[in-house]
Amino acid sequence: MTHTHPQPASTDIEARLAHAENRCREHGSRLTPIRRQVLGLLLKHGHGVKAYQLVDEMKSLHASTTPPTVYRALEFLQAEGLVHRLDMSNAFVACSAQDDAHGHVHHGLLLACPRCNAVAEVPDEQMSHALAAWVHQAGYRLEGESIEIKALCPACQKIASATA
Amino acid sequence: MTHTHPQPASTDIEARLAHAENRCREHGSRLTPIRRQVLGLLLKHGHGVKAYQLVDEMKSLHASTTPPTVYRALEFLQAEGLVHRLDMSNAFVACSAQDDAHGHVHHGLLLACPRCNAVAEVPDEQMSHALAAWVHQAGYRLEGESIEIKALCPACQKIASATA
DNA sequence: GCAATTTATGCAACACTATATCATTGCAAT
DNA sequence: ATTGCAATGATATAGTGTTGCATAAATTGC
Repeated sequence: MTHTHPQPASTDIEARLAHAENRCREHGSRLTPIRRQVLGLLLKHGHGVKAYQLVDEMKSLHASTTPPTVYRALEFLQAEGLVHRLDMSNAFVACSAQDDAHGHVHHGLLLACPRCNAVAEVPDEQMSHALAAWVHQAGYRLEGESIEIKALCPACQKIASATA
Repeated sequence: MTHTHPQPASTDIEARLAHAENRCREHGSRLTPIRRQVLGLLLKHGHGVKAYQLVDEMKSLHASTTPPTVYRALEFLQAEGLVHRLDMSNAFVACSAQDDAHGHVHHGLLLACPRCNAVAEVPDEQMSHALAAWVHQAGYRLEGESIEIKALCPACQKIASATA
């Protein structure tokens, strides 16, 4: 058997989908079947997945799926703060931290593994604030809801050192 | 006239190209004409530039330029630590900090503006080390030579607030 | 209800980003 | 000269993301 990463139980997924649906309603938007299915796939995977893989998987659930179908759903889910885009690998991942539905942006820190696309969303107000202050100090102004840090996850470190 | 960003004087560019050439020689590699021209274009722009724009510009200097020509040069320049790839915008930028030719990796912090592709490479051992320690603490291991932080540069902040 | 409006989806074509593959050239070291 | 190697030339193709417009579904206002 090939190495796998943990996947959430399907009951958890259902709970989180329901939570997402409520959240959208509160925002005056709709978690339509397509959007829900895309989010469901991302939750099932539990790590970063490429758009065209989602297209393929969606075709099973929804025969008429084409790239725009998926990209539009992803755009919506990102706007709702339910999904992150991983710039380093052109992948998408479901937000792990179910954000408190406040309007203000968080600038959380994302540890993203370039090898397996695992993503750890580590909540650390201390570090986040320090970094935000540092950016501001430099005359820049943080943009986007999170900062993506490229780093090998524990599992991939083991594999890398075994291979080396 | 449209808004512009500062460009380094061509004398500076020549000096930095010469510096880059020495550095390559020390590493046992060669800064060939093509590689030198690509680096020169990046230095001239002074901010992130897309690969296909470089292809177009290179065609003027070197008629037989095709995408692989440029991507190979960029790959080399990245390996030499002379160029960064900006994941957030699929762009490439010349390293501003002429790195001390040590072997060890730096994990510097890059402030990259998503609007104009300006990049500030802010050297701050304090912050870099704090972040590196934090990543290690989380069980991850930094990968890549820098951390890319998406943030509006001062100029684009003004434009954004004027537009708003 | 029902029309009007907005929002979401279907579908085709296209644009942009990057890599694979194989042939060729130039130069250096047997 | 021949082999070995690094770099380049050239073509094709893979991978990623968008635009535009037509249709359908949901929401709003009456």
